[in-house]
Amino acid sequence: MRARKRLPRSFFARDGITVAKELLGKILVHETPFGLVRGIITETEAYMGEEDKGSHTYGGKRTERTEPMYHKGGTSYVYLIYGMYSCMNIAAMKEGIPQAVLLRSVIPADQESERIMLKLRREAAVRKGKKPGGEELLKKHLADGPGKLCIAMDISRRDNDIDMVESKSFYVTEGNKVMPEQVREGKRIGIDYAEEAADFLWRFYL
DNA sequence: CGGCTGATCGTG
DNA sequence: ACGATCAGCCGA
Repeated sequence: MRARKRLPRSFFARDGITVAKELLGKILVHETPFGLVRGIITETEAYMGEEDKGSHTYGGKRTERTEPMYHKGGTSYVYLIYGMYSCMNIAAMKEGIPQAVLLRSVIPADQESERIMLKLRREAAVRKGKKPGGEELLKKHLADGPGKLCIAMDISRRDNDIDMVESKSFYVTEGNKVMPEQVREGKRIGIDYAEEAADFLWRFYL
């Protein structure tokens, strides 16, 4: 497997929509107890700062939780949702401008990553006392949602507020080239309360 | 495939 | 109280 170049600060120091689109096809890398997992990013959403009614920072809500969104582009923002799942975001723009990209789904970049993701997903299911579940079904939905992505790549609040441009264990690299016409767009998910912003086409997927 | 439901806890 | 959700279960 050839070494891929890591994404530099300049990649993340752009507006959230651009970063959300450009992250498609890139590879999210994280060190886990079972080794390095690598996931090809296939779905993202842009959250566009204090004016965005769908964003945690709407209205300038700068709190301890949302603080990483205000940090420089390339900073991770991991939060707990519904009391049991983590959601992984990467801040865009520069210090003080709270735009971010929610990573909604990845597919394993190689066989070893698939093995690790399967192991982590199964482990989590056992912890929750879920039934074993079919191997095929689990593979099909390995990391196709923000919560599942975090379980499959062992991402939790420990990984919050990390500079992914500098970190040795949590970063994003180049991937295979993605043509603009491969990028689909749609409404963001799960923000019905966001009024007109709920209809903005700020969700991107392959 | 689509709709419904219970689970579970840090944040403000 | 309330989520940027998930998995299981049901019916079509």
